[in-house]
Amino acid sequence: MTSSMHHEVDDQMILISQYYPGIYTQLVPEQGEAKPRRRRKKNKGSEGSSGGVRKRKLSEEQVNLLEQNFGDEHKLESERKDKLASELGLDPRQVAVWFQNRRARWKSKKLEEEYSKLKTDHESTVVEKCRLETEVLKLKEELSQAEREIQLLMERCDGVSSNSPSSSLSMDAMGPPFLGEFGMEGLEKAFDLLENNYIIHGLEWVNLYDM
DNA sequence: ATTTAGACTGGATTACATCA
DNA sequence: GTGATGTAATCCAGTCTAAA
Repeated sequence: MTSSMHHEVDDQMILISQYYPGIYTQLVPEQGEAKPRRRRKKNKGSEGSSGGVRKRKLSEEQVNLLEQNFGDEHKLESERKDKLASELGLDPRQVAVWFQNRRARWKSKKLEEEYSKLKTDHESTVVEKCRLETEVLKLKEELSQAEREIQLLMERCDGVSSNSPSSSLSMDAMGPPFLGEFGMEGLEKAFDLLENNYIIHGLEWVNLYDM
């Protein structure tokens, strides 16, 4: 008897109020942390709660106070439970049950909220994906157009160079066509145009060609 | 008939008590 | 002092059910 009373004092010193900060999960003691000890009490003689008359509905006042307490802290430790119970004129067991149910319902509400938020996020991501796909199509079209223009310029260059003395040189010997002696300005312009498009849209060459 | 909220059950975990 | 075991308190998920 006396020893349990001593323990109660000890327990008060190690009691923590923030046992479960968020959604309740089965207790996982964190490493390196002083292990919070759960308050323990000896069986009190006057149990008799289950045998008594079942009060069904709690009064508005009772619920208000319970809600207020729940808002402060979702966890209900022994002292608070007993204090609340006597303030409300309820059995501590009822208070414990109320908190348990309240936590469960709070959790499911939270999950529902999270779900609908994720759903909304997902939907807007899908919309954004569509938008980006459309943009890619548009850019691809612009790319083909630019390539056609390049081709045209190169053909023109070809025509001009065939009249020049160096026309006997093969294309292979000249390396890549756009490095030929003619049309650099025009080609550069065309490539600038293309490149600017990519820079503007923040995309990579490889990606576009691969798509 | 449906929803809400109080109560219960069962399994798990933890802290503490007791005993060999 | 220490490990094994028992017990009480508490948690959660799931369920039941009276009352609105």
